[in-house]
Amino acid sequence: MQTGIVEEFGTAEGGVGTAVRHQLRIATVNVNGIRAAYKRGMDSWLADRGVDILCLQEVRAPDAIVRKLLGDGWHILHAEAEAKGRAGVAIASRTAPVATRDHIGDEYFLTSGRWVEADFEVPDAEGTKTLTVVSAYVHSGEVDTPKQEDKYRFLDVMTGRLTDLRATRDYALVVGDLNVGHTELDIKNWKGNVKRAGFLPEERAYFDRFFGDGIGWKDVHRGLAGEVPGPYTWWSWRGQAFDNDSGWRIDYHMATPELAALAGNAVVDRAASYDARFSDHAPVVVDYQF
Amino acid sequence: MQTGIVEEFGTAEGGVGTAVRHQLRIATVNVNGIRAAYKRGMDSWLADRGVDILCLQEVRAPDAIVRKLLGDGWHILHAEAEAKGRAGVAIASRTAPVATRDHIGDEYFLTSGRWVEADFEVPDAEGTKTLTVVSAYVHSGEVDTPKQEDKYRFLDVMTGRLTDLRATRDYALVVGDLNVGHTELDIKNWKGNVKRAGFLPEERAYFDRFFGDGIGWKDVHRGLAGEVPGPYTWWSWRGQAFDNDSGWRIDYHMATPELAALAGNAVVDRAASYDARFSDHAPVVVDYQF
DNA sequence: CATGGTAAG
DNA sequence: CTTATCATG
Repeated sequence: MQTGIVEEFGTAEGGVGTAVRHQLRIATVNVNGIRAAYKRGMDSWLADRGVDILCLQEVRAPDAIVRKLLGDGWHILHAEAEAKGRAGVAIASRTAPVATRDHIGDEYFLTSGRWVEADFEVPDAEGTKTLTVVSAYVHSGEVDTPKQEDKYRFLDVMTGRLTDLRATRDYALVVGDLNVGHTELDIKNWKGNVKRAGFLPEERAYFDRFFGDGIGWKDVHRGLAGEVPGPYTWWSWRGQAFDNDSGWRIDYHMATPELAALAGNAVVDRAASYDARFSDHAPVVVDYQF
Repeated sequence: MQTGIVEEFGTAEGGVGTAVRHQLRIATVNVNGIRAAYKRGMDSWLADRGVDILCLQEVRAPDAIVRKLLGDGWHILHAEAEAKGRAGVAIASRTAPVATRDHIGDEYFLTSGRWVEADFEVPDAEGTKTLTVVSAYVHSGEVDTPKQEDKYRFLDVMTGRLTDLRATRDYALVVGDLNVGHTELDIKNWKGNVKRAGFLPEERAYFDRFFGDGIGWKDVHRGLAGEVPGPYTWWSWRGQAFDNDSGWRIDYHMATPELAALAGNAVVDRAASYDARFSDHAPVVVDYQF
């Protein structure tokens, strides 16, 4: 939590008072192995960036190693996958969450290391409110394999959870590597990928529903950036994909409309200013002003 | 084959003639993965060293890759292990062998990638003779595991082959990573290793027999260096073993007495003069003058 | 083209 | 501590 920004506001009584406004800087990043990311300089990125809530995907390390690498000063919620060295999501926050949950759905995704939720108290005009933050890692998928079945199964469960969260909270945020590009603006070479996992019509239809009137979530970065290509958040390690910015926008901030209205300063940290690219994904950082 | 060295000698007829003496420089090196070794500068070592017959162990790469890395100008005999990325021995020679064999024993070691033989023609007072060169890779072993059983089984088969070679050839040479230190001179910290694979009494007894009167082979480097500690040929990657020269002499040139008599200039290329250590083993290079 | 776990050394 | 393979991304 950053030092509050003091500003004047009109009170309900019609007088003039002073209130502390709180800004939360929330970052999501698929680190593709937190050990490798730290070797490549993730620590200096994190030290510079002033993040309040850090959501990680593909942690791919035991809990003890994650705590050692992040160091003191973080409350860490970490859902490891049962399979060692695979998946794993976490939420590291500078203030303690008031409640946490570590999976969605039934037994099938119980130990998949793909979903964690943390509830935080945030200030509100009426006092305080609950902000639920989710770090999510949707399956990569692969056409005509069981991996794609698992991906749809997870997206189904996720649909249910998004519906529930939307119905029960004003402030909820689902961030992470969702492994689907929603529109043609979200993939550099979309025509070449219409038959590939990550841009299949059936996958994109889920996101139409997530962001449609029925479920009613908002794509925060798209809302702030406007209808322009990108900004991409993942580039293959192969060839010159990164240098050519031949990427995919598959890492999202999905917010309830009430929360999306508080968002600003959305940035993909494409590592130009840092020593090195520390993952094949770049962090997506957004400030929320309460 | 290096350019012959011209020297005078007395002929059988009592006259004085001129003959070309041939020197063969034979090197053995456990490369611990030829791809990794080339990344670390094995190519410049090889280009500098003037080797005529290069015997490799732990090649750990498919045949096509070995041929590409060594480049043109070599006749390559390569026994891959059935298990990909494991073991693998080779003999690369500047002149073509006249016969080759790629295993010893029965089916059990047929595809283990641990033994190759190549026959070369070398000049002799009487005309030409056959020189058999073997590149051997004995199991590392591990006490109280099936690996140690395999090691003894291989040493048994090797005993038989050494006996046969000794009986049928004047010139035979077995080089390679034999994974046993013969005497207390062959391991820096021998006292700490008497119960460890590589210096077990039962293993050392095989080498007593190999180099004893019965089978009658000669330890070429020990013969030339004398009864002094080392020179070691392998150092653990861990800690400062290499810098402290805390090593093992487990890479040998084993020659028939007739061949050992022609040996000189035995050197362990401990990489001081090269850019880097390209394996955990150093090459052992010996010149044989026919 | 990279990750980590694994077996092997 | 390093090797290569493997499944995964």
